[in-house]
Amino acid sequence: MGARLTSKNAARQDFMPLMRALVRAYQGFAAYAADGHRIAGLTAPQADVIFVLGNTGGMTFREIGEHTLISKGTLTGIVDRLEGKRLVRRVTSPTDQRCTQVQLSDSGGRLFEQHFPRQVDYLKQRFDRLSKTERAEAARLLEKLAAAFW
Amino acid sequence: MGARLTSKNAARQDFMPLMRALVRAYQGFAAYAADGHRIAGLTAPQADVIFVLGNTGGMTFREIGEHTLISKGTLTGIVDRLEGKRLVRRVTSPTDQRCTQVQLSDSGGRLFEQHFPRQVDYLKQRFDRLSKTERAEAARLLEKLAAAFW
DNA sequence: TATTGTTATACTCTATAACTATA
DNA sequence: TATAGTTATAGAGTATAACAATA
Repeated sequence: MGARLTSKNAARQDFMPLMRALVRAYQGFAAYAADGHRIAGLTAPQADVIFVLGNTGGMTFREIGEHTLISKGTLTGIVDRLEGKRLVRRVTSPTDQRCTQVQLSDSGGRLFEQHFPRQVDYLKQRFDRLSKTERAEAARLLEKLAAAFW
Repeated sequence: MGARLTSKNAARQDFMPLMRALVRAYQGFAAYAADGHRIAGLTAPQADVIFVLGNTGGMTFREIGEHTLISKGTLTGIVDRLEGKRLVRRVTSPTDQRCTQVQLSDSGGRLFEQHFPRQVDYLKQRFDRLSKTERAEAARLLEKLAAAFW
């Protein structure tokens, strides 16, 4: 009976090694990525915004929010700080005056073109510790897991 | 030449689907877990501390920091707020007066015993969308990935 | 009326470093 | 001198909700 209870509890918590591994992998990744972005003077949310704006003509707050999962109130502050660094600008949409397009400035565009490829190489070093097959399998399983939390 | 550059760039960014999947899975998990903890009035870092203290006689700040990766300055504030809610207490170590043991209070112990099993079941629902085999494989790959970021 | 973005409020966490008290 | 924890500082992000301008 003690044994049965123990084995039932073990089964109940069967997912915990995966949960712990997910947290460890993400925290390691996030800290490493943040170190890379710090060189460019960006926080992670700021880098996310610059990243989604790259190679676009600009996006509204609503669109940026959809891509980054950052809420509109928070986004106002992040864009304020990016605008303070002259990396983006706000442009009111001519067709709908309620909408504000956020666009990369010239220096924001240069940052995107120079910093992000370096960041990609920097990240690649670590992700490449997994083989191509392992990366594909991990991506597939994580997509399935992500879908479970929708 | 265009094609070669393209394929080289494609290979250079080969890890990005995995990176995106990692971020999506973690963010989904973190938001879902935070919703569960909110019912108990806990933030994620606060829940982490309660969790590591559970089933122990207490831990010093240093030990808690090692288990949670929270720095000592930050931990002071988190423990302050948990103490304000009467979930933990500080006890100076009798053998080394520099050290403070953080212990679950009675109500902290009850919260640990009542909330955490519920949280485990609540999380399990989602993680169980992956089969046992998939969970094991995902955990293995994520551990390997986590090790790459050490 | 509904939508877009801003503002206000209040809090939590973070990093960094100086500080204290003990050892 | 080294260690444990606190305090100070300054910022950044979060949630929530009320708000103004526009559609």
